[in-house]
Amino acid sequence: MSDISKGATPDNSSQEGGISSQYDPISVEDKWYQYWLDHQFFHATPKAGKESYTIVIPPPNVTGVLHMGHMLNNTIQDVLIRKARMEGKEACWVPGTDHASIATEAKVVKMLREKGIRKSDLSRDEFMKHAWEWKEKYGGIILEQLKKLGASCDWDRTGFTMDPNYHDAVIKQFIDLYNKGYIYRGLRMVNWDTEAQTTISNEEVIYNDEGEQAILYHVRYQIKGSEETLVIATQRPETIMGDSAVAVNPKDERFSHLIGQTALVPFIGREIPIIGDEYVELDFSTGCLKVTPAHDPNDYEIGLRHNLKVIDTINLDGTLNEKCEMEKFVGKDRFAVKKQIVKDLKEADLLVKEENFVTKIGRSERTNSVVEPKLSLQWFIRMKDISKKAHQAVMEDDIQLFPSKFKNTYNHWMENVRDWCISRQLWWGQRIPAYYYGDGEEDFVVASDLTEAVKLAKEKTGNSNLNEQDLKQDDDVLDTWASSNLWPIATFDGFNDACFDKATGKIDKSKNPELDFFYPTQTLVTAPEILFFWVARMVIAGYEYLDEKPFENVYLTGIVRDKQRRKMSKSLGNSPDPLDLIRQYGADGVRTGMLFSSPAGNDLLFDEKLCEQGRNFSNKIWNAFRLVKGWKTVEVEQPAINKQAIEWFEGKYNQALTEIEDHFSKFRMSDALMTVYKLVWTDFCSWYLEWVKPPYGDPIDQTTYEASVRLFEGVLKLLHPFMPFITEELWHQFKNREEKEALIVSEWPTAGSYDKECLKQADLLFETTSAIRNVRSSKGISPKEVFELHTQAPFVKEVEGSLKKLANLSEVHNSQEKPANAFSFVIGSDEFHIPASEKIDTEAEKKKLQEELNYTIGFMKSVSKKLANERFVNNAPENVVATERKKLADAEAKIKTLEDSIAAL
RNA sequence: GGAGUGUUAGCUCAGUUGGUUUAGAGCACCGCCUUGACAGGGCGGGGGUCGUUGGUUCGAAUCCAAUACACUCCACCA
Repeated sequence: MSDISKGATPDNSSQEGGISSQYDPISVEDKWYQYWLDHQFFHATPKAGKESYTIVIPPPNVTGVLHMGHMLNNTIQDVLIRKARMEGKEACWVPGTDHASIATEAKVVKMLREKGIRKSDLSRDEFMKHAWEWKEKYGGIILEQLKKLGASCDWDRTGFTMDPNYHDAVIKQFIDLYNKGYIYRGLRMVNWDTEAQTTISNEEVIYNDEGEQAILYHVRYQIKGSEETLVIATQRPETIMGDSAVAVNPKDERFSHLIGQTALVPFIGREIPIIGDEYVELDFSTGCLKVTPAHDPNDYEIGLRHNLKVIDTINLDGTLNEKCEMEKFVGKDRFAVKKQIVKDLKEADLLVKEENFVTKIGRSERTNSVVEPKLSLQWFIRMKDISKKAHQAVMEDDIQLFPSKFKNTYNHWMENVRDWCISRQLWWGQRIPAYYYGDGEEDFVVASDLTEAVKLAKEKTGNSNLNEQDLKQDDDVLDTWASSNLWPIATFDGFNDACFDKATGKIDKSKNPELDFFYPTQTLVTAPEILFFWVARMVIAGYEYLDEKPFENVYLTGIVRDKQRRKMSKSLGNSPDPLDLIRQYGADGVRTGMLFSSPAGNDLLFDEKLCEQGRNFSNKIWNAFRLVKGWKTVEVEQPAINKQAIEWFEGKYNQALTEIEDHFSKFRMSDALMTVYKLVWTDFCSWYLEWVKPPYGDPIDQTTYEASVRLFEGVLKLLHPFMPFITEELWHQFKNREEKEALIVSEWPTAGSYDKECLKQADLLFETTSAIRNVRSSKGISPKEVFELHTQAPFVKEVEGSLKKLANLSEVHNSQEKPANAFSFVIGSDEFHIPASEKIDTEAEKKKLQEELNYTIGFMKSVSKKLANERFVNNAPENVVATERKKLADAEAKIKTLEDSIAAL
């Protein structure tokens, strides 16, 4: 065998005196990643007649850094894409990043603040300049990190949701949906983040699970023209000045007489009606509810029903305004006012009671400030109609979710889908293409640019004197998800002028070769948390613009948690640094570590030990390679036992591959990996290699050597999607190969048939081997001590040579006589005896056999009980009864054998 | 409050339309082995009345019901 150190391109490292007994990933990984890049193996292009397999990456935040969730998610995608590539498909994995408007803007604002610059001192353009600089500097770090993991993305396609053509697509979508009537502008109660000064979606409001301690203030209101008072309960006394009514349940006999009367708002004495509304619960607290339409979503609804005034007393920054009619509060923060007004109420003897109360306060995911419900003019998408096909597609399994339990969740959301507020009061993002020419509610046009807007405004108003100065573009940008929803389409430039028809609002795929070839994509791998945020909205866009689903399968990964089931997070500091892990265990080790414990849809309880297991696996493979590579060959006839071993492993391989394919088809990645793991470790290393391994220093016959390399290569193929680096390395260490023969683009094997009898026979061989090893182990006999074996088991004749080698036997006697002073065991109904060199402990042997006998008798009894049951024999299917009869016969035979063995002792 | 999912070995999970031994795997654990590929290893071993209680059935980890616990999603009471 040639010097392994000059094996393949690129140069392979070696140590003096041979190959290191430990696999060193560091020296291998960068080299192969660069090799793959250099040879364009990740790059995909439309190819006539070839099947495509496309995955679009869930674009991470552009300024994000790699965390464990990304590691899991992207490992899975890479496994899928590498397998598809080997299967001969045009495998295209589109990478990219999301501009993530709120998160990124927050980071930029923070960075500016550290430099002493306030956002409010900057113009929009100036701010954007800073933001872009920031993006250029820090953006995409995460993509570089993914390369360390081995991600085989088509980097030529790297996208960004604010790329010019992507931006263009988003704007086209907005205009189109507006023209189709799906987008409207309306006054709505939104979640207002007073700190970030923006609306946030319901999904971005976080409620603490345990709730938060709050106080429920019982406040007395005077009734006009009466001595009577009523007591309302509120958490938010600072909103009293915005009250428009007091509501009671009309069925509430305590208060129904008050309906129609007038109450007076404390301090300011404003008159408000007392109304009856079913919304008020009879048995909650005082039964009287103050209605403040401007500051509570439910109150707003009540207000609509009763035509109440909306008195908005709180400014955008959370301070009170002059509408509260109390000068001393104007300009003061809502929380300061709350404190003061409680004090005032107490002094005025209007505070009846303070009750401790656990409530769930909504806080902003980004700023953690208490969300203020606020009425405001916002842009919305009407969801009901536009989402119909998307709903149907999943319910009818046209798009399959893995695991399927998420179908329920999806259904529930779709059935209760609510209009989606898409405007955000931020600068970083796609600015809403609406242009205002007046203060009226309808005084605007929606247009792709200012010139177009002027044109439309002229048409709409009939005023031909309007010019660019008369128009002012909306200050808000779009919710990030309103752009990332186009990800599978826009990354293939699906909205370019050639294929997107503005008049019909449809995309003609046939006019865009890229989209035509790669869309719909095959599999989306993402977190269940964003099933609605993102997945559902991509499906909606897919049907809206292409009348076609965006992907066939959605694989939902679990959340990565620590051993204590806590979610991994920066703030808890319980998340390891992924790159650190890769340095320590190798990318292959980390990848397999992640997948070992990641059954579909279940959370992954991450433990560094898993990476260790992955690393150990790499090492195992490495050492198997060292063994095979170290063999010297000789031209002699192939021994029969080697032939047997090869035939067996070929069968085992096909069996495993069949299983692996089944697992993949169900997205059971963990199970697929485990099957490969066992095939490699147990079957290939522990059995096959030991089976054919020549004695130390002896050469191996050429035929077996070649077969072993071939089998090893077959194993490397199955391993490659999971462990791309070590497999590519070994692939080239075995042979010099041209670039087109690289493992990454080698042909994925097809499962052939296998002889079940052959596998069964080998199982008996292994069982016997284990039993013999057990004799040595339990008797404290060295594994090196050679045994003789006496047995009449029929299968032994077929595998005698193999058994002798695996179990270290000198002789196998097929004689009827039982040797005296021997260790005995029974497999099936066959006896095995090993003559002992020293006097054996007969009692101990008897005891051992007796235990097995007891077990078998117990088993036999349960079977015969079943068979004695007439109803079982009559009702159970024939084959089941036959199986039971066979079990009984086998057990009886075994019992007899055991009894004989015991008697012989 | 509504909906959903789960509960099998110390841990993480398989167990495919009820019937291949009296329930499996990986890891962890225990014992022995400085074995000529690998101590990041080898060989061997122990470990579960399948959450609980009823029911259906000749037969239940598997189907049904109730119950307990855990988790997830949605909505949310001043």
